[in-house]
Amino acid sequence: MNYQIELRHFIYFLAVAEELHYRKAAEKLFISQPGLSTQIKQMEEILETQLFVRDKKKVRLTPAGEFLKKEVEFILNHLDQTKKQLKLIGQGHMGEVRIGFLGSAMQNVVPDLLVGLKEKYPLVHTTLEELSNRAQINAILSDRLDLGFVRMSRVPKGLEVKPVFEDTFSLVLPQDHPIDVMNFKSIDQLVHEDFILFAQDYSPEYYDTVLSICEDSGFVPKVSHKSVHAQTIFKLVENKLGIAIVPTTLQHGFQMEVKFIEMKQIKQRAVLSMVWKADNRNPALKNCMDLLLKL
Amino acid sequence: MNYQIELRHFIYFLAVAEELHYRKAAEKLFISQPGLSTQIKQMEEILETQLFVRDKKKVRLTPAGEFLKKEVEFILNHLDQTKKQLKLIGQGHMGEVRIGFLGSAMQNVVPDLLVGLKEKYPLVHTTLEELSNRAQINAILSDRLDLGFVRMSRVPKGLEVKPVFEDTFSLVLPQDHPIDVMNFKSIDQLVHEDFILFAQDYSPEYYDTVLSICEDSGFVPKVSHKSVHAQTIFKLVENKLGIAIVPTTLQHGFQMEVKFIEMKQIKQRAVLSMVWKADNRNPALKNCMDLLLKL
DNA sequence: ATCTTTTGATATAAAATTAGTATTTGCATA
DNA sequence: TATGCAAATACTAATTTTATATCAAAAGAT
Repeated sequence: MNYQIELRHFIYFLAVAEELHYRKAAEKLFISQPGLSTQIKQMEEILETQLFVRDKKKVRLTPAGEFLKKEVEFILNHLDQTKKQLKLIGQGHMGEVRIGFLGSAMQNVVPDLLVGLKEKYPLVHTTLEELSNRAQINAILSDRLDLGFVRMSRVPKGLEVKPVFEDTFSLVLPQDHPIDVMNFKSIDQLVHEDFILFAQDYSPEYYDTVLSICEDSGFVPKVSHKSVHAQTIFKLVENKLGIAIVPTTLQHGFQMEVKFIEMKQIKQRAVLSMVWKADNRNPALKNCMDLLLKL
Repeated sequence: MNYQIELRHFIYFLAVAEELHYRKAAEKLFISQPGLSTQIKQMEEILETQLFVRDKKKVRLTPAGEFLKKEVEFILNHLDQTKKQLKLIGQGHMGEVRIGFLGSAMQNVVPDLLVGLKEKYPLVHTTLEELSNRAQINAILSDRLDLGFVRMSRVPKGLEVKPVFEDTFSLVLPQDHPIDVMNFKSIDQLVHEDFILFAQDYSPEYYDTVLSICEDSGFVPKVSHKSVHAQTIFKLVENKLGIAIVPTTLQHGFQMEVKFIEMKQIKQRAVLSMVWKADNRNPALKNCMDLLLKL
């Protein structure tokens, strides 16, 4: 009496609307003709609207039937599309990965990841946001970010962390500074220089590491400026307001009148790590991380 | 084993997705909880995609589930609409157009449209709803409205917008205010008055425009009250709590002890636009718009 | 820690619904 | 009038959904 319309009705209806012939439509659907008849009749009762006119050996659509045919085609089409997309999302081949990163990760790791993702999973969307270490951790904890690239080794409970790139440190000096690659021996040649570093609260571990580099040479650096942008730091060095110590890969990607001296001999390394939430359920993230570990 | 998805699955799924609680969802659906469990499980098997995560007493949607929820909402909504229209067509009506409007559109454009529709398409049914700009946009995006009358020029992707009426602005003053049509020169005669405006989030563009009118005369108005009803604004003016600037056509249709001074000389205009979804499938909407463009 | 309550899952039985077979009705036409 | 074809109807069989009873796991209370 009081049934509901189901997708089955639509599929049957569409077959009849296309064939305009019950027996042929039934054959196409691999069901019996009487079964089809009753289903269409039931459908008309549920919708309280006549869909077909059967007179004089001919089956035709009513105006309402014509309208419904167009709608049903649209709905079934849309549904098909949805089912396909749904499966892709479930397998992580489609969807969105929200990535945060430190500016200094933009030189190699992050671009490589993005290129690899685009190639292997062209339907996975990425959003990028440059954030401090702390801001990334907070965003991941509160599910506003799926993956972060940070310079820190200890992270809050519930998060996981894994190093993805290790970099040496380089001295950054003005172009005409007396020290160069040839005569540089040890960092204590620069005891009396002003140092320009990334701000402590932007990347605490970086800051501590640089301090420990100096400490190993027996001095405490005089830090005159701090910034959160590599661009700014290089600009200050260029204008002889001090010297800097930064991860070596930062020497690419900036056009500046400064020289880099890589300090391979010191033991400290600038470690870039990826961080994510242990219980993140985004299937696209898993693929993303698998890819990263192969790079 | 090899079943088909049916609409029933969608309805059940939506209930669980909304409640995130099987028992409550089952109650809402008037079925038993075990029945619901098995149906959802079957659905996940058919779609070969996990839709919910059930861990530690909590039911949550997977990303695929989130996606499906949005799609299902759209599909069921669309279906509902289709069923209604189908019935109207079956009864010899041509369909239904659901119209939203700002209160200030009720003075000319909307009534004209309705009269014209009744005359030319007597079988087209209309429903009317007074809503804010934002509420109209949301309703159109989610297919709860076919056509909106708003005061905004930029709309989200997927919507189309077209100006239908341009109106000058008028000052609204208490009946016994010293300024009148004869001695009014420029709005800066009213620098020291309190202004009563439509609320910013009811119609952001109106608000900005009024501010720009004042700015052109070199002052920032002191806004003492905000309202979403013209009625309220006029009442406040009548009681000398301030003055207002509104689209000129609002002077008709209200019985108030206030006077209007039309400011023809200022360049700003209150533009009323119609908005609709680019891919709206309602056949009656097309007729409706054709008519509008002739008014 | 133990007991109670709450939540979702499973097994099995029952109810409801769909689909099939046999048959009838209606209409055109030879 | 007889024949052929298409759709509808009656009835039965098969399938599928839903409910009852019950369980296991986890959270909360005492």
